[in-house]
Amino acid sequence: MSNRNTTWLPTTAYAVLGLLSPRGERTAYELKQLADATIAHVYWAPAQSAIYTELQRLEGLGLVEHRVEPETELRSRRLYRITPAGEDALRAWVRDGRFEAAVTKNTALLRTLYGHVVERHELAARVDEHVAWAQEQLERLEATLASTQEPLRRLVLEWAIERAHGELAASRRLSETLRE
Amino acid sequence: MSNRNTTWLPTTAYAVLGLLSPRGERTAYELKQLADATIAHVYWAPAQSAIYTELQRLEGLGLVEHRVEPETELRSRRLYRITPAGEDALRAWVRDGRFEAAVTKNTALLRTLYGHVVERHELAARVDEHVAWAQEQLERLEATLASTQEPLRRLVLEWAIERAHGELAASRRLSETLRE
DNA sequence: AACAGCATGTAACTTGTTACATGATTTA
DNA sequence: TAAATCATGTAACAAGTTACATGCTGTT
Repeated sequence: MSNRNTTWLPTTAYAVLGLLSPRGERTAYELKQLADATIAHVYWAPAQSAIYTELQRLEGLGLVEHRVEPETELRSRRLYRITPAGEDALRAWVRDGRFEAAVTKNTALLRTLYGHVVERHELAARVDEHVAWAQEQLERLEATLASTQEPLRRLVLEWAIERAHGELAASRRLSETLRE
Repeated sequence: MSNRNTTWLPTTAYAVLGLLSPRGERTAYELKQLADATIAHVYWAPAQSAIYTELQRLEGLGLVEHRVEPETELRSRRLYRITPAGEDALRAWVRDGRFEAAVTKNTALLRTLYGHVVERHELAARVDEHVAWAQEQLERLEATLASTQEPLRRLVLEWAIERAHGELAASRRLSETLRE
């Protein structure tokens, strides 16, 4: 809040801006799909409405722009694209943007932390639920990797897959321990 | 939003409630320290003001209560404790509370995703910054584990330590790959 | 003809943060 | 005696969600 100049934006703004950085035009709807497939694994999955809001802010700052296609009144869609100023802003953020501590929200572990209020097997069931979810995530990540060429994107996906394997193993072990 | 009955509360409310579940009295200030040492590693580190707000809500619902000590006007502090209703609510949440997908916010990886806008070594420097932070976290976790007796809490900390090791290794490898 | 997916957007609301304000107690 | 820590709390704001409203396009 101390930094009110135009160069400061919340991380979410850069997350959305970056989705537009591989040159090309995309609709807000497409950006939501893209976000779910990429940034959701390393940062957060913004709601559709959040993406609309973010695009408006970015456009107000001249970091993105859009054209309407087709020009006819009915059935028109907005195609967004990053501007040179937007590329500069993204570069500045990647290079010098402020560091943020990593955050992990895992309700299975939060429940385990407070698990003394229930029977062990009930707790284990909740952990299993997380395991099933993580397994699914892993499959989605592998499918995404298979269809990704861009080298940095692949590195990130590989990192996420490795982490997913580790978390899966640790969660399975936790579940077993709880059932002993 | 569809579920407006008294049994529904956001996860953060249960996170704070659970901090009071090992019987005993704690001030809001103490809860903040506790939160930073425990739930911060698996869920989120609420701001001090968030804890005050949460306690008020929980007290309004009869899930926690407090007494003021000492009774003198000057220098008084509020000692909170969980009520039987609070224990029931916590148990119900651990047992049946709705499942939430896990979220990880890692800006080093988000930067990597968009790293094509800078030189590889600049990106690697940002990853190193994350590595240093993760290393520090790991040390804090190990210190916390050493002073923790409660079995479930230990299981969670061990899980978090294992994950931290994995993430550290993956991040170091990423940094090296970026410098090749 | 029905349904899933594509597409845009607003309004009301909840959640959570930062900054501010205050003051006592303990330790160096 | 100065600084760090303990302790409480409010106000203004930012951020993000859910629910709602609308309608086209392509597939079955």
